[in-house]
Amino acid sequence: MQILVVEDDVRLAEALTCILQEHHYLVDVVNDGIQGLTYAESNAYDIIILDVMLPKMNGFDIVAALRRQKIATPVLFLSARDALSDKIMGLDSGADDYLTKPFSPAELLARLRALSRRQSKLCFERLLFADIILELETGDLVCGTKSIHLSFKEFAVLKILMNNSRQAISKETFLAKIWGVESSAEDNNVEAYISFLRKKLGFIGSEVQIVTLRKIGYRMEAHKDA
Amino acid sequence: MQILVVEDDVRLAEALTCILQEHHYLVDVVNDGIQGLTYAESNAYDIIILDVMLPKMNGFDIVAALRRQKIATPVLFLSARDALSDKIMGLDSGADDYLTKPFSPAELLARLRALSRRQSKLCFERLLFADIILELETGDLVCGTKSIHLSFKEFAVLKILMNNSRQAISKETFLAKIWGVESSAEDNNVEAYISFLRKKLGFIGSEVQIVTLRKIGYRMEAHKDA
DNA sequence: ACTGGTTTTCAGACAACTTTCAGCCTCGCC
DNA sequence: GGCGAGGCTGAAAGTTGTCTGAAAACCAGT
Repeated sequence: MQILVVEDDVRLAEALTCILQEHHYLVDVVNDGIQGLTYAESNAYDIIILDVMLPKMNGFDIVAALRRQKIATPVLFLSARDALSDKIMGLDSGADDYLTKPFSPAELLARLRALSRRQSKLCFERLLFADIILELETGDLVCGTKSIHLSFKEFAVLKILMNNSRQAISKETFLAKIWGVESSAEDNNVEAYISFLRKKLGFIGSEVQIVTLRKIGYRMEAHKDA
Repeated sequence: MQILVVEDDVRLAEALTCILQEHHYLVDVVNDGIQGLTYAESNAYDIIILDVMLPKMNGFDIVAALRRQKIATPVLFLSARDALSDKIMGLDSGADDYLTKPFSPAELLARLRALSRRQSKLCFERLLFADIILELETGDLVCGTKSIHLSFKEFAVLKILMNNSRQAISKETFLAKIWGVESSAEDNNVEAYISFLRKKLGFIGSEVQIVTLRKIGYRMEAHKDA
């Protein structure tokens, strides 16, 4: 679970990092708004924790910019300002939650859990799409009576596809979410895994297809007929 | 936007209904936990506002029961209890937000907007003109039941036409916006793509025509007749 | 060090897209 | 009607993006 923290108060940023890492989140921290936006635009994070008052670019504008680019990463605002109008502006700018400083770590963690739960569609043990089942525990891909094991990366790719089954996902998104922002992996890595997955989908006889949208990305579709 | 309110304090329930209706939500109110669960199980609501302390069945148990049935309707808890442990328990039982009484109607409304926004993130963007739809996400051109994929450049040309459907667009404008100012592309490139587009518009049986304005440019028009 | 599964890398084949060109058509003007 | 500039379009050639098999590199467990 990748979290981006954008917070200019270095003391607080460190404390947050510490708390989050203790709870097994992977944390990236940046200290100003422009960097925050740049990192967030990689679309590699599951949640963004955003201070409202930031150097260079404020939190509201960051969220607005992300949403304009259709990056839907859940955002939790942190703010010293308790004023009602700030809360409302924060939530209406596209954030998902708003917590005022000082806050209790326990509440922050609970709210993060609530946000991440919503992402994973509340089905902890398996994902469904058309005639296939992805077992999240074992990493097995099942269709009817047939089933086949997926490697870790295959699993990660298919999970992203199934969690966003109506949308096109770009190679850059896969790279950011699976290989990491800093990685040197190239488009062909994603292509290779798409190819592996198509072969396995064929092997278990599923009607599901991963369609290519040239220069855009990939999307899952169910093709009923043979 | 359908909201279910489960609240045993009749005075508060009425006030809530009133506020929500003023903001054009459709509201159903019930006064105890069992009824709340029954109504929620219909899966007909976009959001559920749930008091924690309820007769017959408490809020935590209602959410847990819903989630067990894979009903993912967002839940906002209302509670008189400000205690941290209650908030955490509420959020971890599967709720999406937690507000303590007394609360400000404005904040409640903002939090409802945040919850409902997240639901409808599937609103793909599209451009409309006469009987055609241009899917911005996938680059598909749709008319009635027929649809056809556009290449990147075809898409770019049509998008400019549809964004300025009343004006004439010059070839120079297309060249500058699509091929770039420095490019060596010539007028014939634009002509070629206009030709491709006309063929595809014909193929999907649209009434839309791209008309030529000699020495000026192109413009879209809808010609009702066959 | 060996093994088996996983991941990365590479190159050739392939398909889709783009450009180019030539011949034809159309319009407005003389 | 004849002419020329501007516009259209089919076909071919050129370019780019994607797919996939095979090999190499990697890695954990034995």
